[in-house]
Amino acid sequence: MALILEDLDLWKLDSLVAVNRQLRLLLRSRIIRNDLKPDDKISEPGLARQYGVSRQPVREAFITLAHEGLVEILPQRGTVVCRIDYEAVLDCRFIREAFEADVMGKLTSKPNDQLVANLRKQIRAQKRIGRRKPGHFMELDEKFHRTLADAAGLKRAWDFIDSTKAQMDRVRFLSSEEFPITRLIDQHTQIVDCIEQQDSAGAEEAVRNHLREILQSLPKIHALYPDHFDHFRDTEF
Amino acid sequence: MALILEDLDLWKLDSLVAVNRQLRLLLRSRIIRNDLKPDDKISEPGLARQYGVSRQPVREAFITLAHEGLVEILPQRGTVVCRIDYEAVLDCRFIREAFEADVMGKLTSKPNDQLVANLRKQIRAQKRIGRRKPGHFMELDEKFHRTLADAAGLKRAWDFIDSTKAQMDRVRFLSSEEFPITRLIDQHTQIVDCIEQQDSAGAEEAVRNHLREILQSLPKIHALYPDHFDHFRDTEF
DNA sequence: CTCTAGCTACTTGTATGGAAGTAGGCAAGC
DNA sequence: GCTTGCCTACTTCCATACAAGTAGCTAGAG
Repeated sequence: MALILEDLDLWKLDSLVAVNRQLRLLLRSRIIRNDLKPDDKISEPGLARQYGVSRQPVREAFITLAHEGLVEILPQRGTVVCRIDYEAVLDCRFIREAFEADVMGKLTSKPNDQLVANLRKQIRAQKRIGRRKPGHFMELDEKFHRTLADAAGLKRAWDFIDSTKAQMDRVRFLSSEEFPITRLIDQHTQIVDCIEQQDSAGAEEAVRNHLREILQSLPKIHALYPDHFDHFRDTEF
Repeated sequence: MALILEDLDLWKLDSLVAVNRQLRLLLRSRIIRNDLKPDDKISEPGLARQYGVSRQPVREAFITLAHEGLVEILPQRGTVVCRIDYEAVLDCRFIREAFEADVMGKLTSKPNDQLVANLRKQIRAQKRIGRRKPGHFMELDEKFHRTLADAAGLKRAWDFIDSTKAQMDRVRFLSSEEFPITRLIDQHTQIVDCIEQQDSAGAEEAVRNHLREILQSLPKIHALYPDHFDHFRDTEF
């Protein structure tokens, strides 16, 4: 997620920072937050007028977003916001599960009291804030998992995972109201317990179960927003 | 790897395809194949003149390459070819190991004679061609692993993995002469054997061992080409 | 009414000019 | 000798103009 801007309406361009970069972050946030919806047509001159800049930076933002699979550029025809790639979401989740399972193996190989304390503190914050603002839980969850990767000395690895998560983040935003927050927090607790006890197998199973939650909500979201997805593949496990 | 162009010198621009895209692939190949070396300065007008196009497409290619971590754009200062990110290589390898280990779990859950036959055929080709042209073994190896992911129904997942492999591919190109090809092929055989026998644990261990080979060669490559790398982190496992 | 040809209004792709900023050389002043 | 200030040559960044291709509408022919 890294950078999902908030208060999109209030956002104004800062002349000190490259417009190119600002537009890239802004448009990505608008797509993930479902402000720009699938199949919406967006054009370089259109957005250029809207933000009072030239076509050039807008175009460069489009190219980057196309590379991330968020928009599709059809030469001489236009640019549209991509539908959520159902298969990509599943595959991305698969990679995450495999990765984080192995992360558990590294974290349980030696004790790390400081990490455990940090994680428990985060969980308390999740319980406190998660109830009131479900939208903010997503950020806290993100931070929790990033902390795990960092502690394993895999900071760069998480950046890679992060860059492929755009599609999954769109789903998570759509389903932010549906989050079984209480259960997710319990799973976080379970993970930390296993880490503390250096229970490798337990931690791995816990994190796998945790990351399979989205498999429960994904079909529901698909049913609620069928037009937001492209294909539907019913075989996974 | 997807698209690493060959015969870079013979490459001429095709007016039918977007110059933007052609330059992106061309420059990426030149970097991975060590034609453009780390710390080389490249500039928009320079390459524009070299290829007889305007600065615009060159610039767009730069932006994409920067996003892949192959070049670094320093505003108003210039653009340089990045050194190989040692930590990124290690982390990328870690993700690959985790991913492919889980792929083994899926592949051994049910028999797949067709897949096994396909893989054995590929291994025969590896033995045949690998000896003569070590450079080509890289492509065959790539194909082998892609086949595994495809068979597990994780085509998109491999695309993600692939997009993060640029740094690792640079290492592999530098070390293509050093490849212990015979051992790698033996490991391929071992993997296929385990898949055929639906030996989940065995397949997982085999593929993990296989993907840890680069940990052996990486320090050697670093010693041979110290200027090609940036940082050196000596703690991994 | 149906179909087709052409025109118009869009789109993205490329080229080019200028704005802003940086690095380095070089000379004047201390 | 050392520092300071300017000046030049470079870079990336943004704006604008033009080229080329596409979709859709409209008018005319059958």
